[in-house]
Amino acid sequence: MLADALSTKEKLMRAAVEIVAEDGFAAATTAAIAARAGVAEGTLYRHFAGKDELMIAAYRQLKSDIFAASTDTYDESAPFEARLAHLWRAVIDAYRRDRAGFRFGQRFGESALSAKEGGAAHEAMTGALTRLRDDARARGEVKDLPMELFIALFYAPAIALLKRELSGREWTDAELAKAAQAIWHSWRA
Amino acid sequence: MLADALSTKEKLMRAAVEIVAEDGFAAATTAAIAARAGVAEGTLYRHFAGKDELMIAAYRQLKSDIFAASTDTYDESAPFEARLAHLWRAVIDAYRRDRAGFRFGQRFGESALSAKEGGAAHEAMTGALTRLRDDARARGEVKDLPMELFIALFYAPAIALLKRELSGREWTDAELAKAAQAIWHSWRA
DNA sequence: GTCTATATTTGGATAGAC
DNA sequence: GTCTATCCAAATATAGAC
Repeated sequence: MLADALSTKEKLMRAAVEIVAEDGFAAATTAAIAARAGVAEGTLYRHFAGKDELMIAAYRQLKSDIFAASTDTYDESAPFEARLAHLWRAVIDAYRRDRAGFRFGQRFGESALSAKEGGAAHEAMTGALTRLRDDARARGEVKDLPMELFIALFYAPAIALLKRELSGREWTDAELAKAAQAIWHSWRA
Repeated sequence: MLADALSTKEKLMRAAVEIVAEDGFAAATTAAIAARAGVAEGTLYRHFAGKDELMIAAYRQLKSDIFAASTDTYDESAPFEARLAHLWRAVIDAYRRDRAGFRFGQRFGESALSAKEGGAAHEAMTGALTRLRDDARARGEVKDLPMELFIALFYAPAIALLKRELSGREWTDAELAKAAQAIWHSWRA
């Protein structure tokens, strides 16, 4: 059962996130969610129009948390490679702080519900990445590629590494630093 | 309704793949699958022990199709960058030939069923990639990284690009060639 | 706002005729 | 092997008391 410090609404969202993370969407019935939140099933409908709305609300909440956690300020006057490494590691760390949330996000993204919700989970950080690319481009230090491709080269391996961590593999700081460097090499002109 | 050339068993698997691809796992009820396959619901149970087994069988089928399609022979004496580019493009093309299958695979991979099934979808091609890494490593042309990291740098962007194609973006041959080159740069020492 | 009890629907699976 | 008809369990959602 979830901590009393949370509001009932928050407890319900957190319960949904954890059940989906552990056992998938099929296991996240209204009965299971209410039970884990420690409230009655009927109570769910006082806070959300239905199960889908609860899931979507939980996803939005998660997205904004990750956004807040991964966009700390950093030194924009540092060398480009260091800027990329900082941002990349910040993303890894933000997701690492809430692995259930990460897993929920992955599953939600592949569910039919995500169509209702709209964009990918990454829009938030795209701004910082675009600035980095533009700055580096002005100096001729990065390739001439569509921004979408830079984004894919940046995020996709991060997500893949985080997924591996869900099944046991733990990446060391040194390995992550090398990975960030490899990604910079993929960007570099 | 699916073509008569397929066996009933194949029609059921294909129907499941298409429904999951279009509308997600929640929409893939036994009734919906049977209807799309053009058979009665009860018939499903003459071919599969239950819905989960049908889904798992469909996934295994898909995996072996992709394996067959993406491991054509190629010139192992070519330069390393060309070998990587060839393999990378082969993966893209294999998935492009069956987009519904690709989408099903992504969704299946995030479902709770995938735990029963076991490994990731990529094991198949890992052999060719490992050989490439080892050959290039012997000449000092690639970084010193865990194989898992090479795999992530290779596959993750390919999957990300394919996902974008599901929502409309079409990558040109030139863009894909540049992407393959960027990935080689991430591998390169 | 929350609980208990319940209505309603739908889903997975089986039985038995053909 | 396939169909029709049906059972049973489970899931979403609501009603009404506290």
